[in-house]
Amino acid sequence: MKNIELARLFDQIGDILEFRGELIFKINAYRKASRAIHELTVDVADLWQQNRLAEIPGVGKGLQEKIAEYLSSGTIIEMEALLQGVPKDLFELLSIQNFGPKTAALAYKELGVETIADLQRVIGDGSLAQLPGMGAKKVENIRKGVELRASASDRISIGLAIPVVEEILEYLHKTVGDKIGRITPAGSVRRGRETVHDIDILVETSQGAAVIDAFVHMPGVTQISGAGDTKGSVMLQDRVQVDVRAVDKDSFGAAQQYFTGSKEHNVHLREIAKKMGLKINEYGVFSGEERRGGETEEQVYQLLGLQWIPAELREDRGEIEAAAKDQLPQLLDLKDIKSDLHIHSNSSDGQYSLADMAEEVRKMGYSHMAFCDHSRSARYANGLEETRLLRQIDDIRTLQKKYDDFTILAGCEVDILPDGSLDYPDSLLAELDFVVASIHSAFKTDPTARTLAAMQNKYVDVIGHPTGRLISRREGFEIDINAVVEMARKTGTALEINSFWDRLDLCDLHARLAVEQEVKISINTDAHHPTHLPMMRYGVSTARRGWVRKSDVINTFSLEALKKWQKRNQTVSKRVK
DNA sequence: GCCGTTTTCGGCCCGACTGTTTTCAGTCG
Repeated sequence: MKNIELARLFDQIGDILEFRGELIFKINAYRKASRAIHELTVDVADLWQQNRLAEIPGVGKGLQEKIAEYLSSGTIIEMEALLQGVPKDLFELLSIQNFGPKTAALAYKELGVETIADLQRVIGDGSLAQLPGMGAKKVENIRKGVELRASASDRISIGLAIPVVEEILEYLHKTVGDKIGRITPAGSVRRGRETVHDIDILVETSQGAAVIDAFVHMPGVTQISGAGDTKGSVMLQDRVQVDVRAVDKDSFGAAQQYFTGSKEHNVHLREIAKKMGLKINEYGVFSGEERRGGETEEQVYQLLGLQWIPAELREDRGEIEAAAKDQLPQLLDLKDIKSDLHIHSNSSDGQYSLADMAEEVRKMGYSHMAFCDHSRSARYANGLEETRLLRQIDDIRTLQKKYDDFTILAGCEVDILPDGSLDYPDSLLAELDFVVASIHSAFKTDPTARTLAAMQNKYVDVIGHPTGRLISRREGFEIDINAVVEMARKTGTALEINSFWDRLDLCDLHARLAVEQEVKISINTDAHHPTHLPMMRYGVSTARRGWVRKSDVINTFSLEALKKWQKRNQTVSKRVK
């Protein structure tokens, strides 16, 4: 798929045009198209061949031609010309905080700054500060930007951010709890994105200065970059930037809406407001000078003629159009989850025994669960040989006798082998209550065909972490997600959203693709330790971002409904010949 | 460069903050 390459190329063209001082609207057109292409779940080359490029939002005649040129020749001639007369490392330079396109152009023209090393030189020798419009403080901020780029990673995972958020909320309640009303995370944390750039927290208070003062002095703060009456900005543990904003009661809803974003969602909302003769900002909704509302988010959306939109949907992916028609989906909620169907014990590579882990899962309030330890070929994970698996089934049956309000399914996470066969024979799979099939090896060996083959086995209920990606470490394997979804639909196999924060696999867009094709989703933690069990929330927020409803998710089923749903128990087999 | 329930031309979101300036440009979210 050339989608990512093409999206990056359009982003780069945007950067070059911005550096050259082109009209911002033209630049935004490239960036908007870049984002749309990045989010496509189909191959842009297929769209091109089917003459359907115009269906991509924000892609008009001009960009269609550029896409076609790139796909047919591997390059865009105009890009080569554009690159003449810009710094060698333009894209790296523009990624530096406080060093924008105007400053970059000035430094390039006057001082020949082409690389980050050049920039460090002109900061050091004082020549940058001599340029018109520059001064000591600006240069110092740029210097900090260069430093930051070298140290901090760009985004951190939601699974690392959420504990930090909770710590901050707890601290604020403890220290200034008497001064604050509503308090909520905003930004990408609230939207449940898989990674976040910084953490935004909104506090309702009439004593902003005191709240901000308490915040910037919280333990763990390694740098204070701003502390006023309405906003405090710090670096925590040299790792993540946190902004706290203090807001009046009357504008809390407007601020919550504004700071939750996304940027694209907000831009779209304000376009609508403008057409209605209204104006929205972080203080409220206005008709001329008259303030029409802003105390709650519901008000803000209502004044624009829209249903309130759940934060996870706010990416300008059609949610505003749906809200206008009262057609938003009834999203899955964490409290709808009745089971966790992919749990490991110390029989394979988990850390708790069957009995102890089952007890911990039961404490989550679920009605049932499935142990799915690794199969025999997963040597690195102490995968179970057939005899050990049979013994484990017996152990689970015995353990079940302890409970009459909680059911423990005997399952496995069976490896999909390089040749596409499963790691256990059907006769053994038939002994199990539940089967997750996953790829753990030979990622480059035709993962699509192997996954399609696995789904055609009637004992396979779920495909585990279907793309194999690890957010912080590796791209998923090259898998044709459309083909996988299609076969899942045909065979009645569920696709997993693995809730482990470094996986979140399927991702939000793939999950949406699946439920649009009426494919069922299974959301599981893949827990190897009790502390992993609460990660269910990340899987649920990923599902919500994918427009997934309660009825789409087999973990919301009662045990009876789950059994009825399983392929093996269906009178009319959906199995593909 | 895109796009149309005022438009095929003329729009294209809004504000805070900072630092450099004496009224504003650049950057950011």
